[in-house]
Amino acid sequence: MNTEARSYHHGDLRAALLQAAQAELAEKGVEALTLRGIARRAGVSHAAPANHFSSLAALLSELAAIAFERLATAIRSECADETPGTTAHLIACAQGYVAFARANPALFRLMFRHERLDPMHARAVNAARDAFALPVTAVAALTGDTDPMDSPAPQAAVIALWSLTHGFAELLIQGQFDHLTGDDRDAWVHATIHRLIARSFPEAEERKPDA
Amino acid sequence: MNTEARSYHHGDLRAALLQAAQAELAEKGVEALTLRGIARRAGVSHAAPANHFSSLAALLSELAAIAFERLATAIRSECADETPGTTAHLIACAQGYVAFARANPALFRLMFRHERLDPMHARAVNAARDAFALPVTAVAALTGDTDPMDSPAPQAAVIALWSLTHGFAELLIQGQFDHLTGDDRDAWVHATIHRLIARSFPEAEERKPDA
DNA sequence: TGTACATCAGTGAACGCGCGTTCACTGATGTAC
DNA sequence: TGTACATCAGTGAACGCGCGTTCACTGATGTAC
Repeated sequence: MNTEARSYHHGDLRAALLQAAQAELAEKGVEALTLRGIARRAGVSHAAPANHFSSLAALLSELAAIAFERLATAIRSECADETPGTTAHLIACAQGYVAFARANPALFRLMFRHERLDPMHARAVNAARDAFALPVTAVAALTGDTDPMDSPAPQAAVIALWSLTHGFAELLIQGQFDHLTGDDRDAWVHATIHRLIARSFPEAEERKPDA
Repeated sequence: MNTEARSYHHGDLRAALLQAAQAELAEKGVEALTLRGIARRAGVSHAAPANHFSSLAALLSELAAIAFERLATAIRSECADETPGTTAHLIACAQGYVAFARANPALFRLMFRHERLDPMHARAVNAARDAFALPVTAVAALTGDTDPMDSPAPQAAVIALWSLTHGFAELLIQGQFDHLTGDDRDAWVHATIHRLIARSFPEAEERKPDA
């Protein structure tokens, strides 16, 4: 990474391993992730990772944590320009979520592959919690509730937003909608998310002049 | 299965292997599925499955096919009592979908784990197609379109129904909502699905007397 | 500035494991006569 | 009904493979004096 001519000591093997893991993931999928493969890709002996990660699960959990942090950043940056409490704001959040999943499908899958992760990994747990707080906040701005999880209807709105967005992202990256997209898949995805959220969360939308 | 005292020839090893695979799946999860493990559970040598399935992927694809057929049956039977074109009908369909996922979480996951399956497996492909046709039919009954996938708005309704239901099922069996359910999880799930679908598909719902 | 030494991080061989696959075999079944 | 024989379905040993883990080692770095 740094000087290309690596000496005996790597310098930042920890970061290099995480990067190698992500590359393996993107190229070969979640199933193919092994410590030896990651070490191989990082150009290091297969025993070296033990100095930085106690297990494959620990390494992948760190990767998942970073992914959740990036997901949260993607959502926040996408909806930064919209006013909280508007349908446009929810749409933007969903666009960020789905854009992340599309850009990093294997990483997105890893984030929910609990059997490959360490459930006690603090950074991953916190990052997931923070990311999942975003739809709650977004719906709170819409309904005016301080905690929309308190009563059934706003809670259903939060679950609807999250389920709809997550389900669409999952099915999309699985290729279930491939036959529906026209030539311009990006545009189709963008327009479809707009329609999905607008039809499920019309209450905050500006009423059209007439039908 | 038949006479308990098995002779050298099994009788119906093919079916026994599928059943053993399902048991392995339910008990140990998708990751743990191996031909040797399935053979072991079926009480047969590890070379025996080769007589019935050309590969692990072929066996799992057959299992996934059966699962898709059962999913379709679950949905159909759940919404058989409701009039197509009503919100109640959509709710019942979603209840069937989610009930299947809850009752068979590992099997449900396998159905979407494409890297473990054979993409050319005819029965699985057909079964998946048939199951996924159900939301299209349900929405068609609602909107009156013969093919709701033809134009954007009804298409969005189909995608919304499927994404919402699928996303909720996924997140639910992952345990993401565990902290929200009260003592009676079944009741919570049932009521939540009702709310989710009713708030996303209110157009066909009988208008309440007053707010 | 130079030397001794502790510590750290990576190496490479070795371990045991479970996997899928192959193969000669063998027990059971069904069919021809 | 009885015998010969082909076919089928399961056995068990063997193969090579990649995995995670361990361990004695060694090269590089940093610190004490």
